[in-house]
Amino acid sequence: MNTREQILEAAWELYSTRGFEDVSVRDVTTAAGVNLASVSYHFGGKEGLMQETVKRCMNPINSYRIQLLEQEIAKYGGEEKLPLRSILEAFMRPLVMPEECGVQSGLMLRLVARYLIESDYAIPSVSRDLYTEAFQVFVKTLLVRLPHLTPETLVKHIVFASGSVVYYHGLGKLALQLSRSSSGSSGSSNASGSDASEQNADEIDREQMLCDVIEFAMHGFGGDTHGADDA
Amino acid sequence: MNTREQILEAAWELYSTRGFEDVSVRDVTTAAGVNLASVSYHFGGKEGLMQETVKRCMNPINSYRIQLLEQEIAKYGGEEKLPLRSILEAFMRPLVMPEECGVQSGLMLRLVARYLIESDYAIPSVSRDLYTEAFQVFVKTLLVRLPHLTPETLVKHIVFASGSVVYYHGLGKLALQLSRSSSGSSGSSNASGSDASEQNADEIDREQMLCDVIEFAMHGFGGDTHGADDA
DNA sequence: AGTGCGTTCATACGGCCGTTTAATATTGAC
DNA sequence: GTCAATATTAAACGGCCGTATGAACGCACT
Repeated sequence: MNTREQILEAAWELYSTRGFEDVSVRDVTTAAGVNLASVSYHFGGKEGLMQETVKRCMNPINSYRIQLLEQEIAKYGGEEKLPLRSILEAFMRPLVMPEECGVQSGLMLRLVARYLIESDYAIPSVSRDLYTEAFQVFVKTLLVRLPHLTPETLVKHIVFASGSVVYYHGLGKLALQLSRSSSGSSGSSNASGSDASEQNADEIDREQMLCDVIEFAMHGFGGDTHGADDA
Repeated sequence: MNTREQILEAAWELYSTRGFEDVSVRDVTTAAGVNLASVSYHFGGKEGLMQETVKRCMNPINSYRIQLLEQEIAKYGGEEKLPLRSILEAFMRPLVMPEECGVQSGLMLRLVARYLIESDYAIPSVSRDLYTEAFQVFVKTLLVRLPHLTPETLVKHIVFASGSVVYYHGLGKLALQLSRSSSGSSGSSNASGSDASEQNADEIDREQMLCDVIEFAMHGFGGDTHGADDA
């Protein structure tokens, strides 16, 4: 029964760093120290392993989202008093800080992004199930807070916000380099490409990133930035 | 000399619909009606073909961006009077409406997104070159309009905005379904999947999407939504 | 001890992959 | 027309892929 876990862990590690298509079943089983055929036995094949890997990552994320949301609701004594910032943070934080709900590594975002981009043409409706529940909860809560917006608009905005954080995570380093060359002061070196020393390739300040994207999205939703934003 | 063009066209078509990894060199050459070895001859290999394909798509996009920006600058008689909305639209519109600058199909966004996501670990600094110029021009212009923000913040916001539109384009249909099931009452509970009946490409109203994302991003940048927004 | 079942294993299979090769066709300058 | 450079072709190469197979193993239960 341990084999299954070892496979999932190794798969998670490899998929999130190298993507789905570039990682063979052999890569996974070798890294996991198990036999090649184990993947077929436990997951039916590569496709099954991929889906299970994403599921095992997104389920805690979505649960954590709802948990954070309920915490905030309790803290403010009801949905009506809930600040927009709290809602957005409850939605975003699990994406950026997955380790807070037991999901390893900030590389998750890239994996999810890859999966979603590749899934639309190839992979069945798993992705929908992954999102339906959490989306509906947040749309419902946002509707209480922003009754003047339609559900369609709210979903759009949630997607926009998700895209912001996913994209920024994927392009974070590139963005930093660009901004550095835009401002003119090329300070820190750290230039050459071979930084694959460890999985700890998180040069980005993720807490800062979370803050930035919440700020950005909050304006997009039409909320006030500073202080309590409930009327 | 025609072979090269045929290859690039077929590659573009296939890559944008099915992704890089799932399209073999044989697929491309067969679709193009040319010999298998032509890809190695003209592009050095699959990697070279991929890069060239993306380049040939992003160059017009970036040129169109700058062209639109200059148009708006001329229209308003200088960078100082330029509305924030004009800047954002100049940046976003080529992404959403690539056919306006001769780049086929709305599938471009997915291709670019795939490339960027996959490139960060595997493909050299081509992606940086793809972005440096346009980013710098826009950051410079935005700095005139929003002098209170740092270049770092501006780059972040541009990345956020790009992510919004890319993500929304990728998840557009899914988002619509989610919003529909959020506003309605129907419980999903579709046990068996296999809903890959139709994968009609552009069901989304792209003009509307462009408008939405500009609106969303404009708030994020801190601009006013309605009317002339210059002080 | 023997049986049955879930699991792990080494190994093999057919297939598609990207690339290479060497021969042929086409071009264009002289 | 000649000839070298460029371009295209058919065919083959070695390699890795995902999956299937059937034997071996562990272990509770009788």
